[in-house]
Amino acid sequence: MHNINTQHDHQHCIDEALHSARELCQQRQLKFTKIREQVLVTIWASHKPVGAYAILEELAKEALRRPAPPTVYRALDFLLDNGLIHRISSLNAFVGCNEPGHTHQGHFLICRHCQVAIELDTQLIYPAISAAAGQQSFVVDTASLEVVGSCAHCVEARHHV
Amino acid sequence: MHNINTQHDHQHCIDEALHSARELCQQRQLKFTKIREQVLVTIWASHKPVGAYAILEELAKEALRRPAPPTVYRALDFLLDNGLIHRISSLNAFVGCNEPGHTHQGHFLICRHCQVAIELDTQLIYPAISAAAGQQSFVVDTASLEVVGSCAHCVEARHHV
DNA sequence: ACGCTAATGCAATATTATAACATTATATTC
DNA sequence: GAATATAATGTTATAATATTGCATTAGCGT
Repeated sequence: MHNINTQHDHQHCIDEALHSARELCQQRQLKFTKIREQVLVTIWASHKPVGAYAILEELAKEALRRPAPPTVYRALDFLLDNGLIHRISSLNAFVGCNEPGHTHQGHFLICRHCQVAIELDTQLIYPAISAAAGQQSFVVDTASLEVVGSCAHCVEARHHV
Repeated sequence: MHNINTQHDHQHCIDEALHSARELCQQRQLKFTKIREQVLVTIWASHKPVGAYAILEELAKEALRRPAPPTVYRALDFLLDNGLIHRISSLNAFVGCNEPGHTHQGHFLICRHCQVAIELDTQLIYPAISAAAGQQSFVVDTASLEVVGSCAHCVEARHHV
């Protein structure tokens, strides 16, 4: 995975996310409507989790009439249901999914300084989760991990303060 | 760890939680006030995460005048700060901590059927988290894991439906 | 065009959480 | 014990997040 904090071609992230979304919707015979696209693009504007009402503000800029909250929440539900975004519940915010379609798993490192959320490869943590659940005969549906701390970039920057 | 779903002496859980809390507060020269105790007891009434407003309802029963939300939230903040409870952010709810004082880590298996939250020994998962964070040179402050699924008890029960 | 379904619009409201300031209780010092 | 400082709680209002219920519109197959 590339390091989000260093320079990267973010337009590429956005393009890829849009492409994946369109492809996934076509495969599943779902409609990638304008609102859903706008919401996804807004979320992918950065690697920082975005709140529903912040998304609403963005939609308001582009629409003639200001949309109501359900408009945003319905689009978010659609994107969540199809594994195109993740909800970071400790922040009440949403962030793009790196591997769309693989719903119900989201493991993130969240920087408390720059707010960037780095998605981890599920395989790094899931075996441990699965083993721990297995010990309790617990059947896992979804597992979300939210690690808060300082990303490499911000740690480095703070050394030079 | 005992299995919460089977019969267990829950009064023992409550007593132990209260005892630990008093001890910890004494050690740290903190005040374990009546409100804080009431909130902790309400949370420990079960192993199910409880919402702030549900706690408020409980306090209302015992008080002459109905307390306002900040009363509850301040007590919750105190208990969180001192590692006596955990916040389950995916549920906006609070649950007792098995090992008070070790703040900032909460790894839970949450049953979608009976709502019981089983706290995992941090050592089961933390090494994997630490390794994954290390790969990204990310410095971890807190790590919360919320696994949703079916506990052994409910899986068993459902086989007999 | 007709009827069906999914998507969106819209108004109201529910739920969760905090800000700001007043008051009371507790502890400490003199 | 009175004076003072600090922490805790009371109180009012409001912010922030999310949902319900119903009306309307858009797209699709016939």
